[in-house]
Amino acid sequence: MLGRMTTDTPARLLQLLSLLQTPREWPGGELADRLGVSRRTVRRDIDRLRELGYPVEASKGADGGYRLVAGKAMPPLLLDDEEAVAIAVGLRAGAGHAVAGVDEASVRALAKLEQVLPARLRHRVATLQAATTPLTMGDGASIAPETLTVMASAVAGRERLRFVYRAADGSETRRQAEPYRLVSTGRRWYLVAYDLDREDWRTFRVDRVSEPFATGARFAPREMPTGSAAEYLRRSIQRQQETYGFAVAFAGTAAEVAARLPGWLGTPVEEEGGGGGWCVVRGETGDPVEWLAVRLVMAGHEFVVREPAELVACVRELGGRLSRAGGA
Amino acid sequence: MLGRMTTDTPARLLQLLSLLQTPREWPGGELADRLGVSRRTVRRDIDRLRELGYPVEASKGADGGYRLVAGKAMPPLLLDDEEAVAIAVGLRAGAGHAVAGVDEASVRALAKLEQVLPARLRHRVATLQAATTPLTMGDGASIAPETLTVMASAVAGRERLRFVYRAADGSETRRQAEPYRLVSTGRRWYLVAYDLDREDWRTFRVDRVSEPFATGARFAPREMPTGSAAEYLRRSIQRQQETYGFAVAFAGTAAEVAARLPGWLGTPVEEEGGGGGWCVVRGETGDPVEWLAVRLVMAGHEFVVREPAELVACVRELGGRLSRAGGA
DNA sequence: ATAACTAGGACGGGATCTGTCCTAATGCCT
DNA sequence: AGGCATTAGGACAGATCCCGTCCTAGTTAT
Repeated sequence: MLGRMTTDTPARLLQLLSLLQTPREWPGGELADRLGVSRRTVRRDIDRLRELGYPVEASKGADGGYRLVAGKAMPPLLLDDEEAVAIAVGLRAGAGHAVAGVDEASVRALAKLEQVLPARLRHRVATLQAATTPLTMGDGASIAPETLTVMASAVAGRERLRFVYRAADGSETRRQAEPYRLVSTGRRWYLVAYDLDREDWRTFRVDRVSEPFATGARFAPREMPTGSAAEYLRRSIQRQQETYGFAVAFAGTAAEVAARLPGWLGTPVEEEGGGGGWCVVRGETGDPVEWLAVRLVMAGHEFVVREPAELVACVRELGGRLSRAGGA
Repeated sequence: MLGRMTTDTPARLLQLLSLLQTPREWPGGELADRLGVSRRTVRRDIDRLRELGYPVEASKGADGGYRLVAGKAMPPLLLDDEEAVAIAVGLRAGAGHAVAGVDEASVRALAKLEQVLPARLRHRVATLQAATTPLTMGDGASIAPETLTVMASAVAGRERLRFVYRAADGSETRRQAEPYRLVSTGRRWYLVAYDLDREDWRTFRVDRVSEPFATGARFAPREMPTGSAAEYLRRSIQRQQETYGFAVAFAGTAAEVAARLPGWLGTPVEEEGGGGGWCVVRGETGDPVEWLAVRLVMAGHEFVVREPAELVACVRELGGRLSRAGGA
């Protein structure tokens, strides 16, 4: 009877969870060794994890073992340093141009992760981030991930926010606001907040915000003005959003083209009564036209832009530049 | 004295950790309420977390509170459903074309996450993944994230792997192998494994692998052949890798061009004694030339490709296609 | 100054945890 | 078919730990 070792139960459970998250099978004996407890205790711990809702699967028989499988709820993720860095970099890279719907959660996750990311890993993230900078947009309206995470934290923590806002005419003003929600539509981000100086609700374009920081001050949430908050958000943002429709004809059958086209762009439809082997893709987007043009040309099919005029102009310009680059 | 509530200590600690990961401050009283224990116990729990290495910071004074800050080690990440989905989607999007160094960890993290991702979230990930498919490569050498995660799990779990391999000439063969390591260089992924049929070590290009699955069978790791494993890997992959050098002249000063060019492409240098306002970028990459061409044209400066010939041809082709798309 | 919070010591009773037995059932390998 | 290693779980006793209830001290914003 050697008595209990120094490590206490909760720590051991966490360690066990960490071990089980490695994608392999762990025999009870090995776990007992690693955790420094008896085999019986390991069985009890595993029972406990199961009761907590983390489904541990066991294979019986010789070289059986335990392994954590998918269950009803997300168990706590136990990441090593490199994995944490990889996730941070991945999320930051995607923060600017993700899909509608994921991106808010993505920013929340990033904020959560960066809140607890050890200092020694931060510079690694920053370095890699710099190396992986994606192609900058035509209008340079890129958003620093830091800006988003600071804002997300402020929203979640109900803290007042100070920042500099650059209006459409280029003039900059200092603002102080109570951030209410961070939303993204297409590729644009908006902060809905109560502007304390203007004493009214405002919607800010995040790409025009700089130097945001959360003052420690907490605030009690206000009522949104016009009835439903969701409705207000929708209208408030729609007013600011600049989307445009486009129509492009591709050479090829609808099936051929669809196979090479990113799904979110739109679905190609065969042109009625048109000349054989052409189909048309119509859609709407808020992306810069350069971005769209690149997507279209990478599909590998001949195509003709029908609208808008801006896209036609952009396609011509890029085409000319590329042709000249080829020394034609 | 109401006695102890039903929840046991480890569960409570996990719940506490989860609450503290919300980016806000929690007063002790509120935590006590939520956890259903006395305030004193909350203090003790927080002490415990600190001893475990998770630094909980406390603000004293009125409306102070607790909050989890960055410490020495990564605490377990407690994600809600949406955050988990966002991370999965982000990592999968980045899996194909991440930066050297991060990507292996990135795949490990993805494998870890998908191992425990609740079933009801999986289809959401798949749906979003389909929507966010990036521009497909010219040569179609894209890799399904599933392939990578299956392989990563097999490597970590020392499980045998079966898959179909498409050789360079297009012929397909079934393989059975003991996966040793998954490495990525530039944008290419390689699986280093012991081929059980050929009875020798092989390096497989992952983009030529299909239908991989891990048979349950475990194997004992073999010795790598030529001395240092790292050395073998390096040479084995170098043999397969096809990189090429490129040289591109840009109109503009080095500073101007550098500002618009992704950093990993290379650093522009002013041409000696050349005509004013041109600079040259030289680099080496394994990317498909289409990808490179897009990066170059998005920089927004006039440019001329000097080498390689493939890039010149590609630039001409894309330029022609775009010009025709503009109806020129 | 007052209020509200964190920080932590002392104490006792009850719950809990652990190791050591034990038996049963399952699957793999020879 | 038989043997072996594994998971699964009951019973028990003793040491340990945990929790709530007191208490005091220190800090900060109002």
